[in-house]
Amino acid sequence: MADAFSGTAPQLIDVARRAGVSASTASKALNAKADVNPATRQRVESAARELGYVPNAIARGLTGGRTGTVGVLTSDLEGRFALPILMGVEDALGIDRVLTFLCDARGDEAREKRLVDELVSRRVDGIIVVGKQTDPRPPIGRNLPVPVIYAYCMSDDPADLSISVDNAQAGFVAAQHLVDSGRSKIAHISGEAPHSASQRRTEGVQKLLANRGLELVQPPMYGDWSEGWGRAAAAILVQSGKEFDAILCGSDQIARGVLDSLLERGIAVPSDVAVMGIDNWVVLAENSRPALSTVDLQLQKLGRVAATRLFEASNGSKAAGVEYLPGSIVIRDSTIPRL
Amino acid sequence: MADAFSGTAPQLIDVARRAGVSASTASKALNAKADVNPATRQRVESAARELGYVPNAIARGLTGGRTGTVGVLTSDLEGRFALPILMGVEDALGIDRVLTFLCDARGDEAREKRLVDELVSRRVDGIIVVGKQTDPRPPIGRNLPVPVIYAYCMSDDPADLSISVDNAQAGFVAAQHLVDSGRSKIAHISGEAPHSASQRRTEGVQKLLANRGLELVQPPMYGDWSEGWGRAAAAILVQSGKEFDAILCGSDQIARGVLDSLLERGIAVPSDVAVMGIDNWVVLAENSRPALSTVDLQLQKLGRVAATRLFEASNGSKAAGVEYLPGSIVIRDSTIPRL
DNA sequence: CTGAAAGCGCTTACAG
DNA sequence: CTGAAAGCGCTTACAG
Repeated sequence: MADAFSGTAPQLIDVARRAGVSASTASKALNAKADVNPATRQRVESAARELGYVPNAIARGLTGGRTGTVGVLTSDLEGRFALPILMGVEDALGIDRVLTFLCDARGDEAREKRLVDELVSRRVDGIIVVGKQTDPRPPIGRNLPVPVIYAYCMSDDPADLSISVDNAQAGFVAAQHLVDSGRSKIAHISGEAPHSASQRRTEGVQKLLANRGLELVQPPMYGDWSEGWGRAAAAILVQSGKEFDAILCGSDQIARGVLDSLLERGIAVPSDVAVMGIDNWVVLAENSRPALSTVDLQLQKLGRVAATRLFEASNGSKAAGVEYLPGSIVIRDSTIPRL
Repeated sequence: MADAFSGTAPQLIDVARRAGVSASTASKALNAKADVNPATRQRVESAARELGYVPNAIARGLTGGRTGTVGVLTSDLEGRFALPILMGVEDALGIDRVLTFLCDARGDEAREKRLVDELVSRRVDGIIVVGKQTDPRPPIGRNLPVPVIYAYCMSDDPADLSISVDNAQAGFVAAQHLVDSGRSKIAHISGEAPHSASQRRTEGVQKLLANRGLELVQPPMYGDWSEGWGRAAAAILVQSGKEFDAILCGSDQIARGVLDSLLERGIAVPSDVAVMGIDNWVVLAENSRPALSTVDLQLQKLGRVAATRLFEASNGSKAAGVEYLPGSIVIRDSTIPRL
C-alpha cells in the first residue's frame, strides 16, 4: 500500500479522474449505492485503493446524513462500571465504523451541560449517558436534536430509554447459588442503604429465600461499598454469635473485606462459611483467597445493547422505559472448592 | 435559557439576521476576530445567546482549520494506566473545548490501523497513543497528516515525541524512602523481567543503595505483576532464611500479595518489615493492611503533558525524543506507622 | 469596520 | 447507468 499522506491527501475528485468518471459517480460507487455499473464500480474502487483514498468524514457529515460519531457522557470514568460499558459500546459501534467521543462530566452539572453542547455542536448521531449508580437521574436535556440512551443509570423521564442492570435478579441468583450448594443460614452484608443497587439486590435475595422457605439469619447490614466495611461487618457478625454458613455480599469489594476478616479469625471458606460477591470485578475476585464466586453484571453486554438501541432510535424507534439485563453466576472457590 | 432545539437548530445566518449584519460579520464577531466594531460584536453575541445558537462544528471543521477533536488510541483500556492518562488529556483539552475520540485497538494491529484511518478520515487535530507498557513500540504510521504523541509507551522512531514515566527515578525514590526511614536490609520483588518497567525500576533502586553504600540482600526476584506472585515470592523469601527489614515491590499488586503473605506468617508490617509498592493504585493501596506506601506515577499529569505537547506540535513544534515524568512518594502505614 | 463571493469535500436530487 | 449542479453551514481572503 502506497503511503497515502505524503503531500496532500487524495480527494474524491482524484479518484474520479483516475477512474475516468465524475465525482458523483465515484461517490455512488464508493458508497455501495444502487444504479452503478459493476464495471464502473470496480474501476472506482481500484482507483481509490491505488490512491490510498480515505474519505473526509467531516465533509460527508456536513451533507446532512450521519456523522458516524456518538457521544458517551459519563460521570464515573474512575469507577469500574464505565469502562466495560464503554468497551461494549465500542464493540457494537465499531461494526458500522462509528467512533466514540468520550466525555467525563466528573459529576459536575455545569460541565455536563457544556459537554452536551459540544457533542451537539459536532452533530453526533446520538448520546449514551453512563451513570455511576443504578438510581434514576434527571435527563441531560429536553428536546435534544439527537437520540439519547441511558446506560446503567436510568433517566427519571419515562419518555427516555434506559438500559440497566437487573439488581433484583442478581441478588436472586446469588442466593439461589448459595442455597443450591447446600447453605441455609445466610447473612447479607451490602453497601449504601439508599442506593437502589443495595435495595433491589436485597429484595432479590429475600425473594429467593422466601421461595425456598428460608430467611436471612439477621437483618441485612448496610454500610458502604468498601473492603473496610466488609471487614468491619464480618467482625460484627462473628462477634454477634449468630450462626451462619454463608455470607452474601452486595459487592466484590465488600466480599473481599469479608474474606480477609474471616481468614484472620480462622474461619474456613468455603468449608465453614461460603462467601459470594456481586460485580465480578476480576482483578479483585481472582486474587481473593479463596477466589471469589460472584455475579457478573454483564456490563460489556449492557454497552452493546445500549449502542444497538441508540442505532434503532436514530432509525426512528420510539422505545422508552427501562430495559433490565440479567447477571450471571461466576463460580470460583469461595462457595465450592475446586476439585 | 430558551430551548435551543425545538424545531430546527438556529444557524449562523439566523443570528446574523437578528443582529442585522451579514453572516461574515457574525462569524467574525463570534470568533473574537479583530476588526469588528465592539457594538456590533455585542449585538451579535446577544442574538446568539437569545437564539441559543450552537455553532456547527462539522461545518467549521470543513473550512480547513481545526476540527477541535483529538484521537486517543489505546491498547489497554482494561488496564489501569490508560484511564488516568485519559483524564489528564481531557483536563488539558477541555480548556480549548476540544473533544476526544477514544479508540481501543485491543492489542490488534489491524484494528489499530483501521482506527488510525478512521481518525484521519475525521480530520482530528492530533493523535495520542497510550500504550500498556513503557517499552518502545513501532510508530502507528509514517507521514501521517496529523501530529502524534506517545504517552506512557514510547515510539521506537527517534523522530517521534513520547512522554513516559521515569521508572528509574520511581525505584530510586522508593528505595530512598525506605533507607531514610531506617531500613538497610532491603529485598526487591518485581514483575516481568523483560519489561523495561522492571529493569529501570531495579536500576533506580540499586543506584540509590549504592549511593548509600548498601546493596540488596539478595538478587531481585522477577515474576509477573500479580498478587499471586507477590504472595509466592514473599513465601520464598521468608523460607530462604535471609534477613531483611524491607521489601520493595515493583507494583502495588505485588505489594499487596506480599503484605497478605507476611500477615499470614505473623510478620508485622511495618515494625518487623517495611513494604513499599509502585503505582499508587488507590483502591488497592488504601485497602491493604496496613495501607500501602507507594510511588505515584503521576499518570494524570502525564496525560496533561501529552495533550499540551500535542497542541504545541500542531503549532509547529518539532520536539522529538522521550520526555520522562518523575513519580512522587505517597506515604501510608506500611513503611511508617501512623501516630 | 462590513459584506459579497468563493470555497472547504463531499452527497443528493434531478435531468439526461 | 452517468454527470452537472446545487447545497450542507461555516470561514476567509478580498473589495469596498
